[in-house]
Order: sequence, then C-alpha cells, then structure tokens
Amino acid sequence: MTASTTIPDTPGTAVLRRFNRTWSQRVGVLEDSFLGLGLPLSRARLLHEVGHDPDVTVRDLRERLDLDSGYLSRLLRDLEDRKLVVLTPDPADRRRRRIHLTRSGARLAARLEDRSEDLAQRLVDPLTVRQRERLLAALGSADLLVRAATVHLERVAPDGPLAAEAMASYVAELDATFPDGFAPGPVAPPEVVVLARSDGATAACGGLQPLGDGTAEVKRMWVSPDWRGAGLGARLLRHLEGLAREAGHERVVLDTNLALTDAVALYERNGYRRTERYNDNPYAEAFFTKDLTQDLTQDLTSPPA
Amino acid sequence: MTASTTIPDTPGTAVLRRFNRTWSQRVGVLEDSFLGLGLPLSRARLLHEVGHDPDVTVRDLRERLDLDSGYLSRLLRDLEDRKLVVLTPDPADRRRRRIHLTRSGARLAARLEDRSEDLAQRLVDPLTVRQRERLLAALGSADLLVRAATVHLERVAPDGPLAAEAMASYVAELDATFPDGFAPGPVAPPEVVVLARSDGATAACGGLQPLGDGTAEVKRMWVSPDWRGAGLGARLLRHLEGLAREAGHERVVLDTNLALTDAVALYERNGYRRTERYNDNPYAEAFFTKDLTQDLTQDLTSPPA
DNA sequence: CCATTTGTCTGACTCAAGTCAGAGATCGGT
DNA sequence: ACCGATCTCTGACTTGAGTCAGACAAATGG
Repeated sequence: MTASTTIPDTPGTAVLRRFNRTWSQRVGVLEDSFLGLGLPLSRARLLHEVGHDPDVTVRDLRERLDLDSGYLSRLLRDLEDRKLVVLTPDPADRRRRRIHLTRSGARLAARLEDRSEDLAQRLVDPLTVRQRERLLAALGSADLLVRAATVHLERVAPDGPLAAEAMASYVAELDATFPDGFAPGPVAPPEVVVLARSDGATAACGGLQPLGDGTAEVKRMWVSPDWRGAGLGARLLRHLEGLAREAGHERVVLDTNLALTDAVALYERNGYRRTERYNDNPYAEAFFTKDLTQDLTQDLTSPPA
Repeated sequence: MTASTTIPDTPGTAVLRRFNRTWSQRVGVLEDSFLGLGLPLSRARLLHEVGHDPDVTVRDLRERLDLDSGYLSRLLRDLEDRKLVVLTPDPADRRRRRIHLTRSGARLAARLEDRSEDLAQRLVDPLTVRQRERLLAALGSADLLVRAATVHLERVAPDGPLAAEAMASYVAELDATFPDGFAPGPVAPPEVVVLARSDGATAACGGLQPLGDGTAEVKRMWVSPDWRGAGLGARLLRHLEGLAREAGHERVVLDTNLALTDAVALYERNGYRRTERYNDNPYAEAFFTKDLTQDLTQDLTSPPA
C-alpha cells in the first residue's frame, strides 16, 4: 500500500518473489495434498487429469501434460496395475488407446479432489468473511493478470486449423452482437494471422493484410470473453503494428462497427485517429488510421531504461 | 468480478485452486530458476540460505530447513567439494561447524539471486504499468492474508525467552507511542501468554491474567507492525476469550490507553463495553469488559454450517 | 501396395532427494 | 574422571521422476 506516483527502485518484483515464497511454503501443500493416498504425486496428477475428462487418449495426455511418451506409458501401466484405469484401443484409430477410470479409480479421484478442496478450505478458514473476500478477489485478479502475462503471441498459418477456429469465434461473436447478425461473404484470410495462445486455447486473434502503397490493414481483432480486461487487445495490436513496421509499411488502417465500443476505445487509446471510408465493407461504420513512421507511442510494455 | 452479495455455492476455494494451478504452472519456474547454473535445486537453495546469513552453523541450518542431519552433511560436503563454501569448526563449541561462502560461492549465490530476479521481471514485463500495479497490489494483499491465515497461535511459557521477547516488543512500541514514554515497573508476566507465530517470528502476542471472582484480564495485546490489518488482533482476542471461557471465567476485562486508537476500535468491534476503572495502572485511560457467558459473538472465522 | 509417419510400449539408464542406523568426536554436569 | 547428551559425519538404502534409444503395429499419402 505504498504510494506509487514514482516507480520504486525495486520494481515490485520483490513483492512478487516474496509472494512466491509465501505461497509455495504454505500452499504448496495443496499440490502435495494429492499425496498420502498411496499414490505418488505424478500418478495422482495423472489420475486427476483422466478424471477430468473421461475417454482421453494417451496422445492427448502426452500433449497436455508434456510428458515423455515412454514415461507416460509406464505411468498409465502403473495405474492400470492398481486397477484404477482401463485402457482400450480407440476403434477409430487402433494405434491410439483410450483411458477410462474404473469404479475404484473414480472413487480415488474423488477423494483426491476432496482432499485438495479440504486443504483449500482449511487455508481460508481462519479468515473472516471480509478477509476471505479480499483474498479471493486478489487471487482472482492476480490469476487473470498472470495468465495474461504468460500468453504467447504466435504467428500461425492463415489457412491452418488454428486460424480457422479463431476466425470462427470472431464471426460467431459479431453475429451475436450485431442486431442483424454478421454474414460476411467467403473472404480470403488475411496474409498474417497472429494468435494469443494460452494452455492450448486461443485467447485472442488478429490479422494483417497489406493493401499496397505502404499501408497495411488490421483485421479480425478479437479477444475471447474469458480474457477481456487483461490488456490482450492492446498487446496484440502493438504486436501487429510491429510486424507491419518490420514489413516496411508506413501506416495501418482498420475499420470497425460502432457497436463494438470496447474495440473503438482500444483503437483510440492506442493512437488511432478517425479517417474516411476506404472500403465498401457494409458492416464498417468507422475507419481508423495510425502512422507508423513517427514513433510517438512510447512502449508501455517495458519501463524506461 | 462477480457480484458477491450472496455466498456462492463453491466457496471461493475454486478461485483459490485455480490460482494455485496457474501460479505453479507459470511461476513455479521461479523456483526452478535456481536450476541451470550447474547446481541441483536442493544445493542451490542451501547456498542461497547460507548466503543470507554468513557464519551459520550446520545445526542452525538443519533446524531452519528441517533436513536430516546426514543429508545436510552430504549436501554441505558437495558444496565444499565445489569450492563454494568452507566449513570451519566453531571455536566456542568444537562439535559445531560454521559455514562461510567462498568468493566463488558468493558469486554464484549472487547469480542465483539475479536469475530469480530476472524471471520475476520477465513475468511482469509484458504487462502495462497499470496492470503491473494491479498485479503487485493483488499479490501484496494476498501475501499478507495467506500469511495471516497460516499463522499459528500457540501458548508459550510465560517466563520463557519467546514470551520475554514479545513483551519487549510490546513495551518498546508503547514507549515509542506515548508522548512521555512507557516505563512499567517490573511486573510478573501474565499467567497465560499466547503468541501468533509465523516463520519462527512473532507476529502478535497477548496474555491472560485471572483476577479472581470469575474475571480474567486480557493483557499485552500487541500486533507486530508488519502484520497490522490482517485481522490477527481479532483472532488472538477471540482465542484468549476462548481460553478464559475454558478456564471457567465469566467475563474478561482489560485496560488501555486512548492513544491506541486501533486497539480501542478492536475492542469495540469485538463486543467490549466501557466500564469503570478497576486498577491503578497510570497508563490506563479506558477500561473495557465483555461477558463470556452469553455467546453473542457469532464465530466469524467459519461460515455458518 | 509400399514407404513414411504416427502412436504406443519396453528396456536400460540417470539424477535428485531423501531416510535410517550407527560411528566418533566433543561437551556439560556431577 | 566419567556418563549421557549433542553434533556431525559415513555407509547403505529407497523412491520418485524423468530421459533416450529403439521396437512394433496401425494409419496415411502417393
């Protein structure tokens, strides 16, 4: 609660590191709570994961948990020997194997869950209702911010499945937002597609289309509802501007519908100014442009050196 | 950011557990950051600990980190072989051995520190200044609350060193607060002394002295400045009331100085009412009492069952 | 239908992190 | 000077977690 009109010498990371220490000392137990029911941690985590979505394939797990295939195979075998799971070949692709919990596996998974819930409860217990609310609010916003901070921006193939999926989300959202729906004709995807990805899910997307004459158009800016308010839009926008600048463009333009108030605010906040219509997109009501040659935007992502 | 006028079914622990997941996935790396400089984690941690206070004895470390003596011995030997520390017998007690960092040990410890700082910096980096402030504020308050929630209240020997130390802090604070200082005569410690301890440090203290006639006096309530605002005072007070009730007392009384506005507020918030002077303590300006027989105070520490 | 890729599994390791049972010095009290 | 406690160290184990190099079977693309 120190006043923070000036940037302190120790740039907050002290707080972060202290918190990390506190958390891992006192709450690290939450993880270890999976322990003590006869299963080592790795196996318990695996069981938990299987419990969370039945019928996963070995492959899915391997990808999700980033485990060595041999190791995973052995872990699964161990769970199988303990009669906690059964592996059956996937009829659709007989190389794959599907994993189901047995009855006792489900029971154990539930007990692990309870145990972890118990521990969480016990942590929160000594606090007053008021404090509990403060704690949970703090953790909630820290969660969002940490996740936002660790999102990866990656350029993907514009015609790949990831890009297609993101485009579909974008279209679906506009369709739900506009009073008369949104039904664009079949359009080619933009030349550049960037996704913000987190945990294998797409948190935001945006595209870039060269229009010639030193101009690139920003297209399909979209932030998943789960991620609003985490600054992903601004980050993605800056990233796209950077790419445009690298590609030698002198300005970016974009169009938008005025119903998208958040988007309009985002553009205005980031140095975009209204300009005249430059296309015949029937859904577009407002047109923006930003000069990339004069680097007025100070980089907000890193402190002044 | 959901409205929280009603208590949700899933009592926040979901938020907590989700946060735990996020944190350990993304930031757990902070711990592992000690890795990769050629030292395994346990040794790196040990080095870090030694760096933080030079001239520790093996015994101290064993106690502080709760390690098996054989294991610790081996770890230290490993550090010694790597020429990172030197062990010398303690002249005062030649069974003990003191540990010092060598020059290269200190260098490595500093690099470990930097590395962890770097990682923290990198986490925070993609955020805007605004978001960073939000994150650090959230972590700061979560830190305090988590630490508060995991404080242990323990009764200690009134004449032991821990009690003495706490009393000294109490006296020192009052001495600094009162315009004319605070110099009580040599008084016997209260019959019951309870400390709130965290990480081997005392966060708060309080005492209980039977006055006869069904009455117990609450004495020496003190919360360390680091811990103000975490609700420790209320918790300790309730704990003392419980002890008094168990011991068969019907009411508690206490005196205080009006300069201690926080304390006065605490007592009023917790059902204490003003009463007339019952002793001749020259520093006391206000006297409070609370009836223990009617259990009006609902227990705020746990939700209604 | 054949070569290549993909998905799973086995065997043979490594490494970190402990635990447990003493051995041997050293100290403190009597 | 002796006894029991204290401190440190050694040896002999265990367990968990994970890596790496293939082997083998099923799918997939030309």
